[in-house]
Amino acid sequence: MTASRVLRGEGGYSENTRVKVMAQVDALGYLPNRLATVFAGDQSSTFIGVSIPDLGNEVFAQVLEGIDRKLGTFGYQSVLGLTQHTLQEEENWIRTVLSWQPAGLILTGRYHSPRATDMLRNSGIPVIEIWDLNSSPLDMSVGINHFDSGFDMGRYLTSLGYRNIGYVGTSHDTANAATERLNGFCKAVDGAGGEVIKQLCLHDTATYYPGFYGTEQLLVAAPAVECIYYQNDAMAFGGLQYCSAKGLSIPNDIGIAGWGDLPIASVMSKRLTSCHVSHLKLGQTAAEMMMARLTDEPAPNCTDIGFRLIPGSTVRNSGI
Amino acid sequence: MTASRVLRGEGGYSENTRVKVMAQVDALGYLPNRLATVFAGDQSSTFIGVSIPDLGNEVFAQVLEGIDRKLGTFGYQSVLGLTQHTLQEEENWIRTVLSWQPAGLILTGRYHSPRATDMLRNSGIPVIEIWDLNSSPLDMSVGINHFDSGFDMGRYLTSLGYRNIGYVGTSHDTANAATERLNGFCKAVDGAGGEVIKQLCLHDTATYYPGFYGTEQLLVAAPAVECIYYQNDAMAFGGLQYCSAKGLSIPNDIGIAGWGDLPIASVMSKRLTSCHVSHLKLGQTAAEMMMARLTDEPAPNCTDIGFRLIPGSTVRNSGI
DNA sequence: AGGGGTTAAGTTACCCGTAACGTAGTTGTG
DNA sequence: CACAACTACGTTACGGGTAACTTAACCCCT
Repeated sequence: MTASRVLRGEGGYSENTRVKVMAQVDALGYLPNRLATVFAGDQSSTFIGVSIPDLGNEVFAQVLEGIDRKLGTFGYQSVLGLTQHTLQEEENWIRTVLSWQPAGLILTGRYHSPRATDMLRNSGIPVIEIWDLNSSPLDMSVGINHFDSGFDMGRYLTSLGYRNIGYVGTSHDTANAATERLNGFCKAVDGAGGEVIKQLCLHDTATYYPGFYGTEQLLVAAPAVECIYYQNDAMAFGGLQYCSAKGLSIPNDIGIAGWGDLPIASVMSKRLTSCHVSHLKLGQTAAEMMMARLTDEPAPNCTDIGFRLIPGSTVRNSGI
Repeated sequence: MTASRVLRGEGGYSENTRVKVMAQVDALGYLPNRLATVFAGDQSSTFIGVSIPDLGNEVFAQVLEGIDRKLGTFGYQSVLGLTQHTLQEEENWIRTVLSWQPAGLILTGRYHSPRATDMLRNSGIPVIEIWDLNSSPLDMSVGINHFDSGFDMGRYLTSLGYRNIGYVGTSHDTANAATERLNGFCKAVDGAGGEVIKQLCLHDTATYYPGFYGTEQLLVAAPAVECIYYQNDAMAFGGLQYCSAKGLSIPNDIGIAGWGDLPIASVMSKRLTSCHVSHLKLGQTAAEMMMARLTDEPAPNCTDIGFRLIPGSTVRNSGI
């Protein structure tokens, strides 16, 4: 007991005792067992469960980096769960991770299975849903409005005169933010009298090569598209490479627009038309909101990270 | 106690009792507290601590994906630690994560602080050092021989007649695998009578933009380099874009070689000269070795994932 | 000298799941 | 029918840290 007091530095012991205890700690290589503390219910753990769809998609890797780095500065650890875009995986992971008594959970996406939702509500711990901004979250939410982001791009591209527009993305069982962007995009294009031809790569990761072959498939199916909107910049770059390889000039023969303003865009010769989102900041903000909640500081329960359309030069630069 | 037996399905109860217990479980939304089980010492936890330098570098994101996905299939969870390439961060993280009684640790790199090494040795749990192949690991090791991988590229480039060669990479406080590759590379180039001019971007992440500006700095300092070896493909792509922007033809005016065979290489118009390593498999193998050890199955304590030089077409294709 | 206050250190109980053991009640066998 | 063998379920104790409480020793003041 006295040793416990010394290690926690809470006072009530003499200097002489402190020295003796510390000497034993060093001699034995003693490391405290935090499980015991948490188990006894005296304090909550420093685990934060973090679910992420996949790390092959650079945007999620950045979000996770933002979360874990910020949690680390507060002495908290991420317990990772890669859900592979399925609600069942997420549910299984939630059940397991809750059994470890985490201090909180950060989940990607607003959609959860009914059982998952029940568990989350009953858990009694803070839950932050990131990525999709969610005006009526289970508990807290950080992200952007993906529908609006897609809508803005749709409005921008149609304002340049594009009407026959392609979309290349990936498709999973679960509705997700990319679907929301596509919905917003279609609404804007429809509203301007245009049409969106969709090419979805099933169950693939939203990265370079699916962008490449998705573009090939799209252009075979719909050779007349004037412009292609991609799920993200990595896919857009893959598509751009496909078009270049086929001798198509950008933006003269075909326009290219991505999403996310990923690092690769910083070195491309033409500024990629895209939508800037600070993925790192999104993750950091989620971690900060979690910490604020855990220390009972006032915190918003909903934070819009915002986005910014990047006109770029991979689309034509004025109407017609 | 009977409830515990039912939940574990270990037998010794009647069907009638089972039904009553399960009804209560559903009614109460009961979730077991695994902390108690582990704490009591009846079984080990299903945490595996995983330290990774950063996730901005795509190779590490892939390694982590391989680890976590494979661990997940065994019902284990990764507790993440981003060490930002510093031994002190790693040491702090090891101390914390060990206090959670993980079943094992997977660490990136073979270098650890003395205190970290002590803690690892005393922990009594399996420790796998990944990335750098380590013939005398603390416990187990999975990776490739980075020195050899750099050496092979050096030999290949000099075999093509290159002698005045640049290197662009990042630099951190800690010696790491990229340093090993560079050492191997320099040895091969020296051996062939060539010279390596190094351009290190301090404390930056090994991704596109540092490759771009590092190339600019290198070419200002040493305009005569005929060929540049990069820390990885992302940096190589950044450099390639810089060269293209400056009107340098590749490989006629300058040769480009990367490392890692990252996804972006799959869509580049010229096959990037690089070195293929299966990062995902590396992570999966580490997770499999960990699981084998935890279930007392026979497992090698050292696995070489191997690499394969990709000649590519971003370097000249024969001597002189 | 004796009572109240203070400090340092020790004791007890608790957290929850399960191993180990105990105990009814039932079934089977010679 | 007596006794062993088994089944179903109950009881106790334990793990490591700490809150809450107790005890011992000492100090100061009147």
